[in-house]
Amino acid sequence: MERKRLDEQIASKGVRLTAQRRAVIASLQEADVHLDAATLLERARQRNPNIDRATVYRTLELLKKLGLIDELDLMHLEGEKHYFEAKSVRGHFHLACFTCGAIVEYTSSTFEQLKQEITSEHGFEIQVVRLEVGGQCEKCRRLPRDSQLSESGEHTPRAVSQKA
Amino acid sequence: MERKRLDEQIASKGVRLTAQRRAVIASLQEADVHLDAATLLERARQRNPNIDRATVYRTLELLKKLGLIDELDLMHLEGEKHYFEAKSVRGHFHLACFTCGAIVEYTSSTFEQLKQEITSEHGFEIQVVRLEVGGQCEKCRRLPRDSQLSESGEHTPRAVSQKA
DNA sequence: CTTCCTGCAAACCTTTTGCATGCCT
DNA sequence: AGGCATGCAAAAGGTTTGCAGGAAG
Repeated sequence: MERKRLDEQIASKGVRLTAQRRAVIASLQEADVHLDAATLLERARQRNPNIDRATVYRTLELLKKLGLIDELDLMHLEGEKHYFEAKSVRGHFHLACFTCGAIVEYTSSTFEQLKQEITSEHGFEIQVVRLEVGGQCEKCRRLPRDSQLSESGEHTPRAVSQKA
Repeated sequence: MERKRLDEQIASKGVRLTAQRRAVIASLQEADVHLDAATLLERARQRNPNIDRATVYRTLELLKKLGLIDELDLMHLEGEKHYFEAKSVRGHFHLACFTCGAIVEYTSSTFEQLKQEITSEHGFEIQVVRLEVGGQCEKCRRLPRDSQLSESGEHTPRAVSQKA
């Protein structure tokens, strides 16, 4: 999923950043997956070891205020923490598999159409959309129960019970 | 939005309930708006004064496990708490106005179509869908900034800043 | 000189859990 | 007896805030 360059976007708004915030933002930008605040802190510290939790949260707050990132729950698959990603050029949403923990990104013109409808038929000005789907992915549906879990380390099926 | 009768659904599953749980469930069922756990506790206590927080959470957990309620974030308009509602017969989602705090329920055949697509094109078995839209409602868009806030007590615009 | 940023620690809020007790079958 | 439900209090987990010191304009 192609995402917007955060640093450029910020620069174009005339906002100046400190070294710490740049480290946080760069870590977020280059992440291949959706990061939660704790992981983001960890990665930012690889660039700038004395960054504090608070700075991460304050930077995320700034990015939210500028409308440059999305905040996700990912169906609370692993608790109440939030995940962040740079806004993508095209809208997309996430399918979360309760069995294997996989998160799949999904784009659909029907989704775009739905947003269109909300705007035009309801007069609602959309600023943020969060669509998250939980269930069982194709792979897990076809396989005997639990055979997914040990196959790959990239997914962490923390909670099989649905939280929403 | 027409919602399923929780007590009937539960009975039909052969689950027996205690008086406390019935009080919680009845309070949830009759609520006109989406309740968070604290408010639900408050209302349940009007029926049965010595109900504890833990009982409310444990009852909600049961209802989730039975697939009878939906858990919402409502765009974190008022913090991290969750809101609950009996599942409705037809799928619906919520438009949250960051300005006046109004929550509008929305149904759309395009939404149904989108779910259809996810299932058929992606082989994903949907168990839970959460679609939440944040922005500015028609009324607020037309009015000068902030003139909504004092007009009505039914909406509580705790956070104008978007959290997602 | 003023403003904003920072780390640190403490506070906050919602949700979860351990435990001893009690109810119901 | 056995199993589940309950209240209470404490813990957990993520996020926010007060504060004093610093850097930058």
